[in-house]
Amino acid sequence: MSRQSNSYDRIYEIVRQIPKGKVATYGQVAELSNLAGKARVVGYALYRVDMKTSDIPWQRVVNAKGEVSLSPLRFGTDYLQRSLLEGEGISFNDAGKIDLRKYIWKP
DNA sequence: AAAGTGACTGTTA
DNA sequence: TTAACAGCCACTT
Repeated sequence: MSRQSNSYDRIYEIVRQIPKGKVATYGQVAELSNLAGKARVVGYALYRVDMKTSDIPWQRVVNAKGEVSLSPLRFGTDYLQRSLLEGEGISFNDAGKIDLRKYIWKP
């Protein structure tokens, strides 16, 4: 039955709404989830999600620098996330970052 | 129950 | 421009 707080379900719902070819920052997702200023909680929520089994596009959530963030524990999936995003039309620059001004999701 | 940990962010230097 | 610090909340041990 109960697994986590309702806030987490709200986060997942928001992330699922991110359209293909766009990305959102943790802070942005937090705001839309009624968790303004608690970007860390969003990161935790996504950390709890399975990358393979979940239907949540966790790869579309990036940090404020426009770079993909990964947990050291999940190390090894970096190439996967980048590949997925590139497959959606998002390009990375030399520094391995993406142009947030261009790809940021504006609900 | 207290302390530690973590997919973050904004400010300061 | 990047680097370092503190603040923030929830989950784990």
